[in-house]
Amino acid sequence: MKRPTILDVAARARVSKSLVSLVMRGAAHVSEEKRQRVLGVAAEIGYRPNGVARSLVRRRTNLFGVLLSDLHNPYFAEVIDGIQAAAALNGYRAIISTGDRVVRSEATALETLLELRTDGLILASPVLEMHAIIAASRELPTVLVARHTREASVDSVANDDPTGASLAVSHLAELGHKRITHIDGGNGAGAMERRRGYVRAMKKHGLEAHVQVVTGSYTEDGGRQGIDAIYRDGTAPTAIFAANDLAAIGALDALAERQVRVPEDVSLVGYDNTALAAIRHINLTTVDQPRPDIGRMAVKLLLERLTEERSEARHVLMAPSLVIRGTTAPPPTRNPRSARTSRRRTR
Amino acid sequence: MKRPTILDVAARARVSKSLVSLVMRGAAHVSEEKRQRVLGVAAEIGYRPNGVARSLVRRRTNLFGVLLSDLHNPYFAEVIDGIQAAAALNGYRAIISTGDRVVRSEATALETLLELRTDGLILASPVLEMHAIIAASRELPTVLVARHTREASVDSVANDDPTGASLAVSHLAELGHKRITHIDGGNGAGAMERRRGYVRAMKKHGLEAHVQVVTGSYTEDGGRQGIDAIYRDGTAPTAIFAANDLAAIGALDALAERQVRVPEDVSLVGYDNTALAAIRHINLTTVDQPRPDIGRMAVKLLLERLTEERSEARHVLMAPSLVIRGTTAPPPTRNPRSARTSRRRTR
DNA sequence: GTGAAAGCGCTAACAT
DNA sequence: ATGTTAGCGCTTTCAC
Repeated sequence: MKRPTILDVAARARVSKSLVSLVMRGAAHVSEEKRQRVLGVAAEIGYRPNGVARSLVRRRTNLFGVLLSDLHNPYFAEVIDGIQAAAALNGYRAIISTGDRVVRSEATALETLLELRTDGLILASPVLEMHAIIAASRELPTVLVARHTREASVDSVANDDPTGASLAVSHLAELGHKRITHIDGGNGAGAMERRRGYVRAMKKHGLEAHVQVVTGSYTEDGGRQGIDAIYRDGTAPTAIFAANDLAAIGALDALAERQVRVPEDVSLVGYDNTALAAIRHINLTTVDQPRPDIGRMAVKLLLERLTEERSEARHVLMAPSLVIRGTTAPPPTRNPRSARTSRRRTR
Repeated sequence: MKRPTILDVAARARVSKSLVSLVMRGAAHVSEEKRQRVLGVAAEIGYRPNGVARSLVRRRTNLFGVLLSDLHNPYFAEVIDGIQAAAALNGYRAIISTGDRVVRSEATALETLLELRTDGLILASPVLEMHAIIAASRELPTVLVARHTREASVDSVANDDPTGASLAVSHLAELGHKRITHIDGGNGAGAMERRRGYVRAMKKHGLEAHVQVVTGSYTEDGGRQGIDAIYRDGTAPTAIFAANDLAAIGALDALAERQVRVPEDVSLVGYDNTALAAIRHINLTTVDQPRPDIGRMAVKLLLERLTEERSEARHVLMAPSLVIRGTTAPPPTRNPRSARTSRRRTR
């Protein structure tokens, strides 16, 4: 099962290996005769150029390494759509690695990507420590996705989380809610910004007395834990702003378990507008991020560093927008359990 | 930004590059003094071994290439959990590539993996043509996941689709359903087996007169199209078996739009038991596959070829099982629209 | 225990 | 238009 090399092709086609190399890369000035001969032999013996050898001598792999925090979150699948499209358009391929939201495994995954000598690095919502990210950025162009930074060596693309959070809070406040609680994203990427945006927006609406943040995470479990914390503590809010859609779905689940109706008893807003939120049986009001655009922009930033030799950092913020669906409504009136109206879903 | 090489370390530590190589790989017989010196210098100048060069000389990358048909399907995220865990345990890393269920892009992705010289290939539900898969398997150990084959050069791991399909049909038949329609997975991996299993099970239950297969795909859209086809054609069934969970969710959506209630008016069964099915607001009855186990088995098969030099193909079938949730119930009685009982979800 | 030398399979000048 | 040569950065004998 030993693979043929360029030398095998050269010998058999009675040409030099340089010529084989030229032909395989589609060079212009090759006689039609030899081109055919080389191509014929290559096909015949099943020759395939060794990308490892090529990368070694060219000192570039034409690969972008993408480090994902969580393959289970559909948010990333949608960002990757944009990354792959933009990369392919420019002769690059993306290879994906994940760390399952664990610092240790992300570090290992990053290490692999670095040793593989990918030409650029896209870190999507990593939980990695900042110093590890900065270290990587000194070795190759690096862009941070959906996590904020002001570092001068690291580019970043994210949506404007504080604004997104305030979109959510304002929507709820305008519906008449006052006790709006935030289930946060813990130490997840952008969680701090969403938390701050929430607090700021609450103040703006004169609701500082009602600020309540409970600890969650960017997972379904995080949402469930948030609900547990909220209902353990006594006074329940009339609205909840969850850190992301996954957490919102976990919250939806935990609320259903407690027989709390959404949106009759409590309104719920998510973040990301993943495909999940749009499912009619979820029908979640949420904050939209332009996910494929974020992926495309990440690639663009990499290419700027690679080909235009830009050296100052760019920190791009994309505008979020609110998508109103069925999980938000005005707060319940005095006796909430009697308001058995308006189901949010068609059946 | 030029990276230091092994020679830079050697010069600075005043040793040969061979010694640096030994130290970096944690060799045993090296004096403590030089080991410290080498390690010190390496850390100091930020040396990181070049994996490309290493792979070239070792003629192995310690990488498994994973080709996914669709990153948006959570099924794969769960298979990958198993793949990554098993690979890491054996000193391999997985790199993921996708083709978005398009033959052309899958072929390109496969090409990349092959040129990268990954040590093994895991093809998860590819839509690739079989001859391309066989060609790949002649170059390196290849295992097909969730797609059946009898090829002697290609290993495979899948769940037993015909059995899974019959589990679904039997459950519905036992509830009293007769008009059970199948929304199939089109040309998707395993779709044919599920279709056959459905037909066979219908016959076994004496329901051959009610066999109806409409064309769908393994996506939400596929499910919606299936529903459109079913209700366009007149007599609606009392139960639907969708090709997978994603299609089932699309079907759920399309049914809701038509004001058809599930399970009161029609029962619905999915396939895969992805995380989606378990969400309380979906609460889908479905056929479970042991997803992480399938991933682990795929790696095991690769390792057998790699280290134990097995050469006969192994085709492993994992047992599916039925998970009964809230989308199945007995068929409606004579006047279905009056049966306003039993809601399947707590609110 | 350590170093010298020979490649791994390719590309990229540079010749011709 | 085609061949020759010199590496790319490492690992791996094989000496010492």
